[in-house]
Amino acid sequence: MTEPDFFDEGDLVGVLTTQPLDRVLDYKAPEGGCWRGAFVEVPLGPRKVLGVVWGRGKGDYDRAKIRSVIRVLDVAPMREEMRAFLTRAGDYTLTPRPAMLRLATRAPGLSDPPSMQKIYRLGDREPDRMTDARTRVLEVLREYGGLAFTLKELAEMGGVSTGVVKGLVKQGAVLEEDRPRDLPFPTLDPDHGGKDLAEDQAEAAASLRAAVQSGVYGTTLLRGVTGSGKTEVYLEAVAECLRQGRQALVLLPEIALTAEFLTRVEARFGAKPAEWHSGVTMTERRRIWKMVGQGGAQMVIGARSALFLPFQNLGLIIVDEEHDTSYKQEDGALYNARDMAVLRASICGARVVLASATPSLESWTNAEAGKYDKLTLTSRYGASVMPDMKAIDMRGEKLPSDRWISGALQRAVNERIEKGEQALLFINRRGYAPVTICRACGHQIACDQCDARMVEHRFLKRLVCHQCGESKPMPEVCPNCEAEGRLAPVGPGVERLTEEAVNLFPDARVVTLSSDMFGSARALKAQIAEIAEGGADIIIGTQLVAKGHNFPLLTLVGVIDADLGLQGSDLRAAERTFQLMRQVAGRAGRSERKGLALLQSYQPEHPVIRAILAGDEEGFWRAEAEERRQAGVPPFGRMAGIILSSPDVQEVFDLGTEMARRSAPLRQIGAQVFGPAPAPIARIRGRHRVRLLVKADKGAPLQAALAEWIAQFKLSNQTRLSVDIDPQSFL
DNA sequence: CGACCCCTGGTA
DNA sequence: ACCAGGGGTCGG
Repeated sequence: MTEPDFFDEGDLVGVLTTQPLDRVLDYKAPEGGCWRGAFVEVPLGPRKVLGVVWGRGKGDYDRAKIRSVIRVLDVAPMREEMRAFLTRAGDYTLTPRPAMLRLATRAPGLSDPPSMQKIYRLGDREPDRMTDARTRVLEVLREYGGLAFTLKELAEMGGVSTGVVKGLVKQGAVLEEDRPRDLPFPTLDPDHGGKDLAEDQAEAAASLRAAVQSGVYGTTLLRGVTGSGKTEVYLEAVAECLRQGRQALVLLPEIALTAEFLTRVEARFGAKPAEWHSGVTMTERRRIWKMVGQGGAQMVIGARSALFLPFQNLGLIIVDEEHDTSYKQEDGALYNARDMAVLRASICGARVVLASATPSLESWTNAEAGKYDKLTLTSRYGASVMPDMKAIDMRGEKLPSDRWISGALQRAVNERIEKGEQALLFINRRGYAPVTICRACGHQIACDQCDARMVEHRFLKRLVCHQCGESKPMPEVCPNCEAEGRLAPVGPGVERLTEEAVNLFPDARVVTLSSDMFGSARALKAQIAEIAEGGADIIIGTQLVAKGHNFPLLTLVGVIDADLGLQGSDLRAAERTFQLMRQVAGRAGRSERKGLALLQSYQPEHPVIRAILAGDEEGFWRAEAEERRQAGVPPFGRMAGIILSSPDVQEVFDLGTEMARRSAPLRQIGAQVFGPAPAPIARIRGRHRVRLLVKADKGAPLQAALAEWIAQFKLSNQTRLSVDIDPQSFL
C-alpha cells in the first residue's frame, strides 16, 4: 500500500513534533490540506509546537479529541530521504525521534513568514525639482543599471541622507519594493581558479571526479600526510559535484579552521560558500537553512550539525580530518558525524570523502576490507618531505623537577634560531600546571563540583576546572591544612613551558598558542598569520597547532611529552597518540627546508613511539588492528556505554547494580555487561556519573537488545540515562 | 519539554 | 483555610 503524498482538509495526518513525545500524533489536515514532509504548527496541550507531517494518521485515537493542524509553514518540505536519515540515525544511536527532529530544525524563525526588506530601484518619473543630492542618487541607480539597493546602501553610495531617497520615492522617481531578506548565496564557478596539481594529486582528483559523476553512493578514504595537498584534491571533487548541479558539504572538526578554509574555497570557486557552525549569527543561520532547502546554497562548510541541514540535492560530503575526536560529541544526541555522513550519503546517493593524514582505525579497516575506496597521496606538495624523527630518551637526561626542555632539544632550538628559522614546542596541556599540591599536607586542589583536579592558569590568575569550567582565584593558604605559602605547582602546562622557554632562550621571540588565550577566532587567526610571516622564533602550543595551520619557516618540532596518552588502559590511547604525534611532526618543514621532529619520551622503546619514528604507518595500524581483533573490541566488536547520572551517588550506583543484574535481554544476544564503575569523569557539575559497558559481537543486534533492557527500569526524575553507541574511550 | 493537577506538609 | 513546593502525568 502506498502512502498518499497529499491530504485534504480534515484527513487524518500523523505529525512528529520536536517535543519529547516519542510518538507520531494524529491531527486533522488544515484548510487547504497539507502534504507529507510539510513543516507544520500544531496545538499540543495549551501550546503551539513545531512538527513535521510524517504520513497518514493511524486513526487509533478518539476521533472527537483530534485537533487540527494550525498551519503549514512556508518552508521547503522535509524530503523523504531526510525522514529516513533521521529515523535510521535515531535507531542507530538510540536517540528518540523528536530529539533527531530537533537537530534538523535548528534554525531560528522557521515559523515566521519570510522576512522582507525594502529595496529601491530607478523609477520612470522625473522629480518635480532637481537638487544636487537627488542627482547623485539617481546617478548611482543609473550607473548600476537595473540593480536595487537597501535604503542604507543607496544613501551611503549617493552620499546623502535617507530622507533624500524617501523624497524621491514620493515623487515616483525611485521605486520602493519588498524583497526577501534571505538571499541565495553567490554562484560558485567550478572552473574559476583550478590550480596545477602534482601528478599524484591529479590522479586522485580524476578518480574522485569519476566517483562523483557516477551519482551513486560510495565512500573514499583519502590519505595523505600534512602538506600533501588533500584539500586541493577534494576541492576538485566539489567542483565536479557543482558541475553536476548537486550540493556539496564539507565538514571541518574545528571552527578555528573555517576562516582559512573559506579563503581557499573563494580562491578556487570565485565566491564564498555558506558557513555553518555555532558562531554564526541567527539571521545567517536562518538564511542558510532556507537557502540550502531551496537550492540557493551550493556548498556548505560546517561543523557536524551541518549534516542535518535540509539539502535538496546533496551529492558529496567531505569529512576533513575524519579521525578527529570532536566529530563525536554530545550535541542533543550522541552521534559520530563521520558515521552519520556515511549513512546520510548512502540514503541520498551521495559520495563521501574521508580525508586524513592519520585515519581512524575504523576507516583504515573499512578501506582494507574493501568497503571504502582508498586513495593515497604519496608526495608532499612542493619539495618538502616528512621531517626526520628522533626520540630523546628522557631517562638519560637528568633534568630538575621544574624543567621540561632537555639539553638536546635546547641545542636543536638554538640552531634553528641562529638560522632564522622557527621552532615549535608542543605540549598538550593548557594552563600553567595541571596539579596544585600543598607541600605541608599533600592535599591536591580539586574542583568542588567535579572530581577533576583544578589546573592553575597563571595568565588568568585562577584555578580552572577543565571538566566543567568552574574557576576560583588562586588561594593563598591550603584549603585543607591552612598552611600558608606551601602550595606548589606540579607538572608542566603550556604557560609554564613558555616561562621556561623565555628563560632558556632570552633573545628569542616566544609566542604561545593555546585555545584559552584568545577571546575570538579572529584574534587567533591574526596571531597565526603573524607567526607564519616570521613574527616569532619559538612557538609554544597545545593541540590547537596540530590542526592544519601552515608555518613555512617552521623546521623543528619538539614534543615535550610524547608519552602523554599512552598510559592508562584506554584502548584508543595508542591510536590517538600516534595520530597526534604524526600530525604535530608534520608541522615541521612544509616548505623547501627539511624538518626535524624530536620526541621527548620516557619509553622510547614503546611500539607506538617506535612506529612513529619509523614512519611505519601501515605497520602501526596492522598491529593495532590485530590487538583490537583479539580483544573483540571496535571495529571488530560492538560496544555501548551507558551513563547514569544523579546528584545522589547511592542512587546512581544502586541503579547501575540493578541494571547489571537484570541484563537478560543483553545476554540473549551474547553480549557482556561490565560495571557499574565510576564514569571516566566521575562527577560533573555536582552530578555523579556511573558507567556500564556493553560488549557484543560485530553482527549482534545491539540496539534492539539495549532498548529492551533499558525499558525495564524506571528512573527517578533526578537521574538521567544516556546511551553512547561506539564510545570513544572504553576504560 | 512545559503546563497542570494533586498531594503533602507546614503555617495562619 | 491557605499556600508553596515536589512528583507525576499528559499532550492528538
